[in-house]
Amino acid sequence: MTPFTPPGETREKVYRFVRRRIIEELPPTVREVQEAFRFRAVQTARQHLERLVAEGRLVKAQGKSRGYRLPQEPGTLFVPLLGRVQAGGLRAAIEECEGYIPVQSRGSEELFGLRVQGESMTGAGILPGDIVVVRQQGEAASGDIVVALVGDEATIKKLRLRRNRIELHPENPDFAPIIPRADECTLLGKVVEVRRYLEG
Amino acid sequence: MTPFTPPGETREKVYRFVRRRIIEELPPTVREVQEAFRFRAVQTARQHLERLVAEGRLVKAQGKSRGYRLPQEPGTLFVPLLGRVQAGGLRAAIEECEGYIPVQSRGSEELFGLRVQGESMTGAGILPGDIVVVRQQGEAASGDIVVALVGDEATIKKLRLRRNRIELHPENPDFAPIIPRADECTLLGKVVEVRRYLEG
DNA sequence: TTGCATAACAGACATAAGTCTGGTATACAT
DNA sequence: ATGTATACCAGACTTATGTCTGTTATGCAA
Repeated sequence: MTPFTPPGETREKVYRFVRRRIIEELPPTVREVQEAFRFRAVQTARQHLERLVAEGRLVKAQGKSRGYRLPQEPGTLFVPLLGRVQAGGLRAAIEECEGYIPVQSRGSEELFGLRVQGESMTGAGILPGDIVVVRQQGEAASGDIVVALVGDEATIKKLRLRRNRIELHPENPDFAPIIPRADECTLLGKVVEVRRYLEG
Repeated sequence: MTPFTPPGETREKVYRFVRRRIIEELPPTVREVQEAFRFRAVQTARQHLERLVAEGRLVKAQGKSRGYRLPQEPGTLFVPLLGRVQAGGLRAAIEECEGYIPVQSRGSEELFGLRVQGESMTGAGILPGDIVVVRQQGEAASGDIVVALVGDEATIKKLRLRRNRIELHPENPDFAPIIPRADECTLLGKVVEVRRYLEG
């Protein structure tokens, strides 16, 4: 009555099933695992799951529904994607973000995505429509590509530190550098990643 | 006893809470929403959630636990990041990939990441060291940016379809187009995303 | 053989979580 | 006032889901 299955074989399949489900949509319930493998007893599914937890391949939230998760999230963070940032500041823009994008990060950073407007940075391979991932920070080094709030709109430029002022340089000969007064310019952060979606 | 709240204000907060939970870990249960907002009745949370569903801002799986989802699944996938692809083909390269990167995708696609070498596509904003995300496909349209195996190394170029042959065009005046014979060129896929990491 | 492991099943119980009926309070329009 | 809308509460019912106890079968090693 009990068909013999090589030790660990089914468990491996269960692991893959659960892993896929967790990553792609939602952790399965015990009974969903049961059904997926046509076990006639819930306990069989539970046994495999608990074993996987014991082996450290899964972790679970005791008693909670769909409580099985992958051990340490592979350092993926979802950061808000902003359409534009205006004088109101970041806080408001993040509240009304367009959506979220996955980014690899250590998790302790404050990141956001920003859609690029204008051609002033094409020389650095940053085109209109691209998305830049920005780490929020109030200071940056000379040569960094930064996002700064100048006047009432955020802009992306290369930072140059001079004696007692800062300069924001485009990477496109058709545009002129911006040399703002200290009180009309706020550094929002540094660009740590550039993305371009060529479809959709 | 009933503190008055402006219409829609709480619902907006509930929406943000749920969205965040769905994206970052797990859809909340009705009671988790209740607790998060200190509602004294489950029904209050349910009311807001059902309203959000009616408005089309959420969708739900009737009766299932943690059944609330976002309308269009953001679906994150981890795809292998390849250092280079040589004549051996993709299969081998994927086996020996450098790591995995998170990509937003509907999940049914075969994707891989590839590190860019050379400056032949700088005009399209693709610089050396960038990572291109490639969807495996054996055909592509004229104008698409593609990855092709020409000779014994993969290359990234813009595809041009001519009468009875194909051409691979660089986006840099310093490089010349490649016009391969059909038997020495294999189309590996189409570039759907470009990424550049400016740190680490 | 015996003992012990894994794999699977049967049937229940306990709790988590979705759903429902009916109620109060505030605001706003007619 | 009357009606209607929203926001919220109380308490219950139902279903989904996690958990438990006990059982059978197979393979392996002492």
